Amino acid sequence: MKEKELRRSQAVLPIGTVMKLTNLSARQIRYYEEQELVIPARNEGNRRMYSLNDIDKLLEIKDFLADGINMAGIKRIYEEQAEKQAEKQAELSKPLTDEDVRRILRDEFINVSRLTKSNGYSFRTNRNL
Amino acid sequence: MKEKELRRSQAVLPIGTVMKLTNLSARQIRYYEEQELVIPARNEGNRRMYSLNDIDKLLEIKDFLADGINMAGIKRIYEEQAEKQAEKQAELSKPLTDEDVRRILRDEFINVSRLTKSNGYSFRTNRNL
DNA sequence: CTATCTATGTTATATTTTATAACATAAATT
DNA sequence: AATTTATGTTATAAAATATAACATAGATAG
Repeated sequence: MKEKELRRSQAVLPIGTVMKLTNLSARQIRYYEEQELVIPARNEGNRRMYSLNDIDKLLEIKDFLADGINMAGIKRIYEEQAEKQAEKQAELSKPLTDEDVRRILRDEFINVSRLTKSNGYSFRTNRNL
Repeated sequence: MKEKELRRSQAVLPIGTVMKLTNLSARQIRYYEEQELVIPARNEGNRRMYSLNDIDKLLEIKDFLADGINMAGIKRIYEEQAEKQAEKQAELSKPLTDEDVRRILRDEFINVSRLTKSNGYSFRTNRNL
């Protein structure tokens, strides 16, 4: 899914297109940017360029507003989302626990023993790996 | 997949974006249009608006040209493709053969008999459907 | 109830992007 | 050698966008 994500995050749409796709006014779109909710890329000429992900987020904001949630509320929602994302990310890049290490080593040895099952080599053979 | 097709054929990209995504010059893109290879939509202000499908086609044209095929050759390729598409379409909208009708009717009756299997109703029950 | 704030509209001005069209040209074709 | 093809370049006009300021209905606070 890496490539799809890339496509979805490519800033290729000018604000006029975004207005049509979202039915938001330029004023609204720029205001949400001012509120730091959707910050588009800029091209060489300083024109805002939006990605499909930006479109999704704008539509989401529109829904939140229609539900009576105000800017402050929407900001909070995204802050919390960002936190959760950060946690998940931290989890992924956290160093291995001793438990993890033991499990992984055990699995390693299982594989090795499979490879060396009937060739007469013992586990000691793998000290150099 | 209907929705995906729709998205891919939505004309949302201005020529500047297309230039970047394809590495073609505006001159080239417009020339291929003049040659009736890729005819973009126009917005209210007469600006060309391209779809993802248009991008694909432009990249394809670029490849053909790199392979030494000239405009005439490329046009021919697309004409043939269009023919094949038309045939396929014709096949789909062709009226049913007698054979088709018999098969469909048989299947209908199988379903009906399933529904009425153990409720004492005979086939005649379904005359009103 | 009045004052303030929020979210958005409107207008003006400057800059960027695009459209069209004409002229130019290297490379391929005739 | 003349013509055609595919593309570059330049000029001009129109459209889209950026920024910023002023305006305001409705919500919120004092």
